[in-house]
Amino acid sequence: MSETAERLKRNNIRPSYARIRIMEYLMEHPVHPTVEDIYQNLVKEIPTLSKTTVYNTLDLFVRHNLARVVTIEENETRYDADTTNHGHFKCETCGSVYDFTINDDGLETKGIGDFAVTEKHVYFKGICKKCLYSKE
Amino acid sequence: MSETAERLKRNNIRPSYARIRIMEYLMEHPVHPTVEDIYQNLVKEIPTLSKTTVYNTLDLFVRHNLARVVTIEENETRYDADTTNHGHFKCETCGSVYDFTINDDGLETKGIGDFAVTEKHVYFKGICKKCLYSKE
DNA sequence: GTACACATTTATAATAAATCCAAGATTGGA
DNA sequence: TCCAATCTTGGATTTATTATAAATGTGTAC
Repeated sequence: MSETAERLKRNNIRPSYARIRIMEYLMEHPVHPTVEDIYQNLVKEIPTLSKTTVYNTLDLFVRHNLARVVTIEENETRYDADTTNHGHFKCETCGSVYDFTINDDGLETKGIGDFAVTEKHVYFKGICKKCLYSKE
Repeated sequence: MSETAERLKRNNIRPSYARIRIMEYLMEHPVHPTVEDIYQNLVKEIPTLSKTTVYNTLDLFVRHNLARVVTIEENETRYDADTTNHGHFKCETCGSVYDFTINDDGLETKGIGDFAVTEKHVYFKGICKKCLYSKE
């Protein structure tokens, strides 16, 4: 059994072929793909794949903490197999989304003192190095 | 001329009635309303208002830095007239979105050293005080 | 191995947000 | 007042997501 299959099993997810391939796709393409991206690429090798399955499977992964939703002011939901706490940077010129590591120990927050925080999301926008140097 | 109208003018936006009322609504309702919220409430007093106008106007405000898009893993875009740097906390129990002040001086970021950052967004999810104490 | 119960996947249709577009209304300046 | 530019409108489209019900696949007891 593949490593991915084992991993799904350990997380109480039956390792169907679609689920294995979707998880592998997520891990092999850490560019925060959309449902459409995943569907278009996997349907080539799984012609019967339906988009609903991609939606269901990604929701399942998120519920089991094997993936995260990445939202950066876009109407299309993106997914990320990296569930550790990290930030995202979106280049407004080329559209790429980069990961960056964050250490939020020093982040002061006032106003939500007694709130129970379960998820922290940080995203920046701007222009990436590549686009900065290739400007005109 | 109203204060809001002056403000729009200063930002090179022609202060039409729709624009003034949308900006006022945003400022009077700092709960990060959606386009639907704004439209449903303003159409009562401006019966001819169209949703497209709300979309156009909000886009205009964002481009002129008079409003910001707030995205917290929802399919509906929310808007905020507060353009200063602050965080958002979404309670997963009651759905409310709270503002909180952040001081990101202490936020370490590795991996985007030479990137030009124009916007920083921080949002947390969890359970707010009110819901925590009213639990069962 | 077969049969059965249950889980998964599929296709289609429904819903809802956002965008497009062309026509009509409004505005500011000559 | 008139004109040109800008703004607004309403309806039609596009696109993402969800719901539903039928079909298919899978694991287990026999």
